[in-house]
Amino acid sequence: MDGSREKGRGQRTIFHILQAAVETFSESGFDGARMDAIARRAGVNKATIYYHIGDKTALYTAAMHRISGQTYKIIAGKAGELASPEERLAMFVHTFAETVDANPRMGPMMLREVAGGGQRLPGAVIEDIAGIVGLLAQIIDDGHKAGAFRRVPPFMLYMMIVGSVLLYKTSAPVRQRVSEEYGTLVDGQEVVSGTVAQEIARLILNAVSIQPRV
Amino acid sequence: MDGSREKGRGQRTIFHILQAAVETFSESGFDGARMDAIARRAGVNKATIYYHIGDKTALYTAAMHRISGQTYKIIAGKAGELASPEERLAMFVHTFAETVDANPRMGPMMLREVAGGGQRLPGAVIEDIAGIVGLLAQIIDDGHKAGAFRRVPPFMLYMMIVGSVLLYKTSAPVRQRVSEEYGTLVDGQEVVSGTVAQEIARLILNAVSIQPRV
Amino acid sequence: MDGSREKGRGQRTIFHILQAAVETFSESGFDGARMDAIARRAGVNKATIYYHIGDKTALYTAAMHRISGQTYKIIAGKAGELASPEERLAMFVHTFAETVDANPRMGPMMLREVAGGGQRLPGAVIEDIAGIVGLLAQIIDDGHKAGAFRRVPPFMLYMMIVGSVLLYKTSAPVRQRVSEEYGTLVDGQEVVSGTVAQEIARLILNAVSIQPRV
Amino acid sequence: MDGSREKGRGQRTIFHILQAAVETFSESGFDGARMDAIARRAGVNKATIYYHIGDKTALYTAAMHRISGQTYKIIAGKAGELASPEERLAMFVHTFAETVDANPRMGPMMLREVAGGGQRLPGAVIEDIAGIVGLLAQIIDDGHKAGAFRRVPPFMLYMMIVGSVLLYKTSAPVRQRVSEEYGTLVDGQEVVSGTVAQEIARLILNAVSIQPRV
DNA sequence: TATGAATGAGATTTCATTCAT
DNA sequence: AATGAATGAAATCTCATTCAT
Repeated sequence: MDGSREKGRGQRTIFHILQAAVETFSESGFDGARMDAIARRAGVNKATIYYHIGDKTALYTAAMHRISGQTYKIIAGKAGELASPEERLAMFVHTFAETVDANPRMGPMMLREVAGGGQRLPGAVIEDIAGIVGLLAQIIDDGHKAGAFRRVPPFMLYMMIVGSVLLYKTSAPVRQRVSEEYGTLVDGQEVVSGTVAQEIARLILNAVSIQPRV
Repeated sequence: MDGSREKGRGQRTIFHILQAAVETFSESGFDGARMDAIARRAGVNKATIYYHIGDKTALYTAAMHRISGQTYKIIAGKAGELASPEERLAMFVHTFAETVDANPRMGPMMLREVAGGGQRLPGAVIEDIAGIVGLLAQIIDDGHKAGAFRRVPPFMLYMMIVGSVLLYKTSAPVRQRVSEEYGTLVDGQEVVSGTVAQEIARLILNAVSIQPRV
Repeated sequence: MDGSREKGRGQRTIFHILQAAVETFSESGFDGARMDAIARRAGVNKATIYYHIGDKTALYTAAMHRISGQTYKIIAGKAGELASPEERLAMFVHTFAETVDANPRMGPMMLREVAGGGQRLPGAVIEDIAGIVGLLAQIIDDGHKAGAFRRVPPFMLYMMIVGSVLLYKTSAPVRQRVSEEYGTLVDGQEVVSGTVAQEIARLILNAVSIQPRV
Repeated sequence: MDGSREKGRGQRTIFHILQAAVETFSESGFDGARMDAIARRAGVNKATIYYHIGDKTALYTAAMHRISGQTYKIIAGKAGELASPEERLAMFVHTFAETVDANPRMGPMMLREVAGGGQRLPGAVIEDIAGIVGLLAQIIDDGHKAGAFRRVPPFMLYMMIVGSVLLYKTSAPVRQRVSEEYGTLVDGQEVVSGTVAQEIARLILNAVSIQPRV
């Protein structure tokens, strides 16, 4: 009727749907997620999802891309700011950890994708990942040329960083259950939330450096 | 009458079912796995699964436990053999990597569990994991007392090892797709399968050591 | 836009489903009834039942309540019309018999519920029954105060009425089979349908009265 | 092995099976009963039922007949003992009530059969019922000739008796739930267990008699 | 006489998707 | 742009029955 104020109604609906999709897929995986649940979470009718976005696969693709795209943009944005490879590597870990912090849905989605052999990874997401690994490869390469870093396969290092960060962040509930069984032995000096990134960055730097800073 | 040949008919059936379950859950996750597919793979009627084991959840539990139990036994079996903490830590990584090699189903199952917050992890599996982390904690502790290792939260180190190994092994298909996009830059010196464990062990030792051996 | 003709599409569907459910549960009992059969009878897809009503138990509850509610309303509607307790008691029996006539599904459903100890009786149905027994108790009480009726436990009387009516109406097929074995002896003067209610009302009045009218 | 002491092993097994069948069918009806449950209750393997008795229908037939046969024998046994029709009618009600007391499984089974139109009633059971109704018809007939009873359709009277007794005995749980809703009004003078038969006998005699004894 | 194991057929329930409005 | 209603296909689970021993 009026229309003028309804200008971006569709856009807002799509936004809500994608948000709900990211949350639901992250919690339950592709097969575990129910279109019903996503619709309810988004506050729209199920048919609306099909109207705006398409079937379940299309929705999944859109949700994944939203996340990987955000991550790539953030990391790439901070990449060029610093000079020394050491600083850039540490920054890489920190930024990645912050991204995961800001987007807690990312971890589970990525882990599931890896577990599934990436069958469902859409091309756009692959490009984002390739971009991120490329940044890391550049850092390592520069560090090697400067005599600071050993030659380390960048993808392996990426997996080490991603694995450490994602698993540590995501595994909080598991860790809690394990602690209940083994008590202090396991987590004698519980890592304080917030310094996790520092701890991991230190380990990674140590792992890679020729003359570690201890 | 004699029965000797029929001694373990049921046992053998159960074995086949669990095997099929491990494979299928590993490939498709809990929600993606179909009881039908598991039954076909095991060469039994669907109802036979329910007769011997129970519903889907019970089957999942049994399958998970079979894997985590095997892993724990293998790692614990090799734990006490060596003296120096460095050697024991390297051995830990190697053994873990070998286990993953021998049991390619383990990675995906664990990653999915972590992604799901371990909701479905049965207590028995938690115990196995706690056992493994306990072994690692002991190694770190000994190393620290001997002045060789820094104090590192054992669970974080465990996640770093597991993340590196699992992700690297599991992500082969993803890596391949990434390589196709970005070429040599990403994986200039492709890690030869088999030395992956060595590479990771070196990185981990470096990361942890006060005086790294380079 | 107009919607007037579609106003009650869902309502009409629900009506058909409940109708089919009443018939099927009445014929076959809860366990004997098939959701498939109910759906076919209602002319809808099985999933539509789940969409509108819920699972088998919910459907059973809804079907039971529809019947007990109707019965209560009819009997309560006629309760206050007459003055003398005798007339009211006779009317009670007649009305009940008419209800059973009009609703031939009621008998079997109630008998099965009683046979099952009422395990599945939903609270709403219990309330309807309690309402009916309450009306009867009032009649007996009034009759007793007027010196016309003996003190009779109302629930027992209710069971006598219900038992007579339901069993007699419902047992037609059994009776037929019995007659074929024993011939005229058993049902020498076969009760003409339609006067059954009168006959039962007379018996009940006789049973309760201090000065029976013969 | 020995065999001599094992003489009646099969008989005892059959006995247990039938017992379990009667209980289970009575509680759950034909469709609700599970062969599994019956076997467990009887303490035998499911296949043993098939070996000794046959399929579910055969088992049901055997269980029903066991009950109806017992009832007929008891009632017939006491039928000829007394002279006056009034005494014989009262005795009929008492004996029937006692039988139901002694065999609490009978009520539900009969009610369900009636509800189901007797589809599953085996011929042998029909004969037992016909025999019982025949006895009652004889009593009424004698009473009528003696000027004591009105002419009452015997099958209707049978239904009244059966209905009253069965429903009242069987409906205990339902009654309890109703009482909880309506309190004292409904069951102000709760019929003391044990005098139920007396109360019903009195009502029935009253109903049938020309000169009731009050 | 009795049983553990196995199964085919079928029951209930779920879910992604479409249709009419 | 959005939805309530409906559904086909398929998934999980059950159960009476049989077979080999």
